[in-house]
Amino acid sequence: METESLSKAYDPKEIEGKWFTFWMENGFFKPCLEESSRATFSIVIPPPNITGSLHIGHALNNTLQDILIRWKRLTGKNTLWQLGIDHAGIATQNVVERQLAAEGLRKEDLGREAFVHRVWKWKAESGGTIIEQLKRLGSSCDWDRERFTMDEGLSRAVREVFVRLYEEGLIYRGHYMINWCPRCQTALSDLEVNYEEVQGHLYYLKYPLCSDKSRAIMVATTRPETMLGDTAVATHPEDERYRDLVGKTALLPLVDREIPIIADPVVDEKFGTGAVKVTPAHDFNDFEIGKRHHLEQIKVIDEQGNMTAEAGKYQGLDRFSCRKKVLKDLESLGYLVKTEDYRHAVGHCYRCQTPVEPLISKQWFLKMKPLAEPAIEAVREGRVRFIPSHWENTYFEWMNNIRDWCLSRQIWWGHQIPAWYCLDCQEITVARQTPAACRSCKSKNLRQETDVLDTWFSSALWPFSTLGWPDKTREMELFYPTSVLVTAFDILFFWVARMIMMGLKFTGTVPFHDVYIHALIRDEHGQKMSKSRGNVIDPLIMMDRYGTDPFRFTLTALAAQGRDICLSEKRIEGYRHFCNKIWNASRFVLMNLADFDPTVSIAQSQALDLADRWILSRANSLILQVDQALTEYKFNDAANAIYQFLWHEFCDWYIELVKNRLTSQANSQSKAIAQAVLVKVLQNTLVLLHPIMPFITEEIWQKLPHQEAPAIAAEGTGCKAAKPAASIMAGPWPIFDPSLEDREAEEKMALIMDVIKGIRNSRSELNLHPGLKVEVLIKITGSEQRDILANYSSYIELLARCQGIKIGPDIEKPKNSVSLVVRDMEIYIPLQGLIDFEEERKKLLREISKIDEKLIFLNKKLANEDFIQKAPSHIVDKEREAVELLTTQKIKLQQNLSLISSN
RNA sequence: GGGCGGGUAGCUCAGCGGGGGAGCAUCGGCCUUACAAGCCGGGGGUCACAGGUUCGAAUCCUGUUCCGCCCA
Repeated sequence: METESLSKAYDPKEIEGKWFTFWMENGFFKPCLEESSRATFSIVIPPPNITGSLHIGHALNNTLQDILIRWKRLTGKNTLWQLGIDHAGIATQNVVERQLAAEGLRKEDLGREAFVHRVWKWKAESGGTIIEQLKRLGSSCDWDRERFTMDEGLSRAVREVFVRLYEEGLIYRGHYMINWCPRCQTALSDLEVNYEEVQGHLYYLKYPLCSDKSRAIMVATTRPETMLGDTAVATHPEDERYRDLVGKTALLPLVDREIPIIADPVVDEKFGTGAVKVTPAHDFNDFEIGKRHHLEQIKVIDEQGNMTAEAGKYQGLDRFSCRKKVLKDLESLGYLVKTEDYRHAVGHCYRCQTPVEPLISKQWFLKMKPLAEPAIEAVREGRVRFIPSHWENTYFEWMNNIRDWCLSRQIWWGHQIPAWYCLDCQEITVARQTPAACRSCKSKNLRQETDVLDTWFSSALWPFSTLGWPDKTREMELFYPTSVLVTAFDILFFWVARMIMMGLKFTGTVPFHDVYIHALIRDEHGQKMSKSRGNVIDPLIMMDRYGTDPFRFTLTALAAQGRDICLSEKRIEGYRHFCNKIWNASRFVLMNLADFDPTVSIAQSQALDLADRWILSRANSLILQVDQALTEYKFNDAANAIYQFLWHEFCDWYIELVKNRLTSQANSQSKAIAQAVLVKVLQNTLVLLHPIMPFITEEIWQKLPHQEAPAIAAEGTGCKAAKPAASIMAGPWPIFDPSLEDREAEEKMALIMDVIKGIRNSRSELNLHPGLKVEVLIKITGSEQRDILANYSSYIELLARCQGIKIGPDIEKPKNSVSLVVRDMEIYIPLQGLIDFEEERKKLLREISKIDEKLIFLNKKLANEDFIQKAPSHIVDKEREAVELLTTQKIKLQQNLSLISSN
């Protein structure tokens, strides 16, 4: 049989790219819509922003999804990985606005229509960067199904949902306090505000009483400029200090407004002086207090963050200059009593980091409670499962305290709210299609709401809108609900919770069964990666430098549940070495297949050598390990199991053990079997590894001889094709077979390996040159073990570098030999003139004392009546056996010691 | 203020009731014909601290402490 060869060294550049094209051209990534019988598996991608480029978080997120989808595809599932991108309202608008600014323009100069047109143009040109980068990563999504949150279908879904929610009364419009970003010029939802600790000040102001100017009430505040809009001072109803003042009025300094002193239970007596100023138009708590006490709302800060006419002489100042001016004036008039340093959390816009301003504004809201309840139930009942499960707590916590969602944004890029105001009767018409006339007065004098929806509104519909909803599509039928959502915890509320709510509301079912929440990636010292810190690891650079496969493997091996990942470039380099190891092992296998006969059967073959049986058993058990690990989303376990097997079992032991058989002319059957086992084990392991490292496994697989026709292959449809292209992607995925477990072979090999390791250890301690072949005598009484070692003495000769092994119960220790104890055997290595007996004596004493320590511990344990009675019997037995073995070993070591002493 | 997660080898982390493992780093020996991006071997840990439960605790419980994150 013709065999192929591999180039001398692993070079990822040569093999990546070409296979991706091959997979694409052959339609391997596509689902099959015609077939109904096959089980399905589907994932919707967390849509990356059009403004984004691939960062390390995307790389991890998509690697894990790709592992799952490739794995399920290999096991024969009809798979769909739905691709798409998000229009990212504010972020995208900011990008294009910055471009305009560079041309000296503002978006108002263009007007809404031209501006939106320009954003679309920008999207067409550079909006898809990240999508191309995902290909580089090897992502096996169906690339022909890319969706966009603003495309026609998804926009239709958005309108449908908006209209239904409005008709049910869940969407409403009203004047409430919202978070406002003075830079982005839009309302934000609660979630879009990041609270950051800042070092600020607590200012103590005194407001004189109207009834008695000699008395005053003192309040503490972090935002003195808002005092211009104060309409009350509040204290706690139980607070003795202020009880007599409640009901009186104070005179607001600088403004000379008479404001009431009231009592409200939300006031914290321990904060500041226990009396707080109340600014109902600029603080969430104060807004609530204001409503309870029917206080006037005086807006002193406008949408630009500047002071309004209500601020009197401060009008036109921005909020921060105004603070300075107000403080100066208060101080000069004696109203500023003291200033303390104070750390407190200030809300910032999550898009531009500008401090947000709480403002009262007319906005569209979605009532969340009725949507949240079934979504809480779904998780409680396990219809949606979080992995790791502790995220459920966070989810419940937020869902139980959910507040209404401010949906409207005062920007231009996004889904314009499908509401029309009648300019004649002021009535609102909400409709799926642009209405011809007002629903109330039939006037044609309509104007559409200019606000757009929060980007996350369309994202919330993603799992079903991408599959064609509200139409009843084949995709919905086959692939909805999706199987799993893979995401990071930072968008648990933004996205995951909202998808569950919307999915339940509009499709009657959960949008996904599992939510796998992976870690955030930090740098090697646990610091968050950020451009300003300069510790960003760029996935594209890593892929260039080390290859995509090592990079993916690194992320996978580090993806332990419930932990952040600290990534260092060193790790990637290390796994690059692993790829090289696989490469060279495969090269070795291919080099030795010159006369390979693919018809040789290794199933149940009596001709199998112990090493063959052992590696086949180990390879079989690896299948189980990988299956289990992936089923439980323990990606790191899967990666490490394969690493361990390939490197430390297949390469370190099996390949070394078959070298003789491959080069020897004597036994052609043994050689043929070794070849067959090498091919079989390598091939199966490559398939197991394929989901994690798709490129190198395909490259090697293609060169290996294989007869098995691909079970599932695809030509344009993902269905079984008439003439399937051969690819590792088509499987089959190896199946764990309990009957292939060969305990006996594993135990025998373990014995042999212990002997080899023991001899190697002694050799190393004696500094013997690896080329030097030593004589070995093994004293062993058990006849079964004796037979094993005798039958496989060639293994020991080969791997422990010795020749002329003598095995028997009556072996005597030769003079001038070192001795070692392995299990219950004694091994002697005669070494005329090479032994330092003093060293040897010390070594034996060291080992005896180690054993003594263990014996003392174990005997104490066994002397304990409680232990004997209460511990499970197999544990007691285990400890007794250990004592027995240790005692035997100790006696042997002592004997050897006395022999040395007599030397 | 409330909640969650974590403190295990020099570093990064597995393990989560039956006397502690991996990768990297380190040290010693090897260019053994797949691989020096390699091979063989070694050293290295009161498993944050203090109590408790248990025959037995890195592992379960309580408290303390430090770090990180989320919510208010």
